[in-house]
Amino acid sequence: MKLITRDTDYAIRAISYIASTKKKMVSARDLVEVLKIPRPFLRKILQRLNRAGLLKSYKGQGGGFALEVPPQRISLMRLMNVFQGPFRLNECFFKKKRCPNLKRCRLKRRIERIERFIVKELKAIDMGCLLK
Amino acid sequence: MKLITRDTDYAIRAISYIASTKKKMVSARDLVEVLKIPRPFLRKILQRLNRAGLLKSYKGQGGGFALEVPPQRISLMRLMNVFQGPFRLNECFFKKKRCPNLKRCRLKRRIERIERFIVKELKAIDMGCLLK
DNA sequence: GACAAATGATACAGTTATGGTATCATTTAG
DNA sequence: CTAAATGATACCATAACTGTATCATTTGTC
Repeated sequence: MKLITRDTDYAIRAISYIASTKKKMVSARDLVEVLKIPRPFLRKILQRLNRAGLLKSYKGQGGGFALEVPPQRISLMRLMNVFQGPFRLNECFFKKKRCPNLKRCRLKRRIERIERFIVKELKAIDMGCLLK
Repeated sequence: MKLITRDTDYAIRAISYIASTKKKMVSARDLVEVLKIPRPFLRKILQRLNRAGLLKSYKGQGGGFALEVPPQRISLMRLMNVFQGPFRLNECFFKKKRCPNLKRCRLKRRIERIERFIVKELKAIDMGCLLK
């Protein structure tokens, strides 16, 4: 089981690099060099980050990407939402209108407790604190 | 993201039923009736539970399955290990010999913290406590 | 012993998510 | 005008999940 998928992982690396560099903007080409990530895949990720409002893109020669939001305001939870959708541990079996039996509700409560902890932790991790 | 896959879920239901019934043993046929689970899939699950030493099987007419271990000693963690393998949140990107950069180690530590919490919780949930 | 009812073993198949590729259009600096 | 960048989109390969199907083996009952 993976908490973080590869695209989220790559996004973390890309944002970390963009946040830490002195350059005004960074092109996909630069990022491929530095991060050793397959180029077309990285491009797709950057585009998603742009659409999500976390990066700002500049087209044309000399273009690239820059942060649209300070790294402190980009939590891991937020990134995961972009690439992995809303976080729910128990969506498949427990979200039905009624539990098939009572025991499972007990289970549901305990899983919700785990979920709350994870979400709290993920919100507390931001791209700023990963840089230090 | 799913914490619990469907076969683990079905296993929970099956064990709960077997633990709560008065019968000495329960056949796959009975369980299909009660739990409304596809028969061949359930059979496969029961066989795995047997191989894992959690159920004991009896072949031949009148045969079926009984608990091999008291329900209090079957934790959710243990069931998940049977059907979903060892639990590791960070296996893909962090288990490499060296982190590609230091920031990620920071991330790794925080994810390990989450993982420890989850494992502790999953071990604390057992089939006995779900029955009450 | 024959038969029916049960499990054991195993191979196959459909669906979805993940992790990419490939292509073409559009924008822009020089 | 051209080269270098992003935007949009369609496609593809693999693995995991969720089953299905089949045949062999065991065992209680007649």
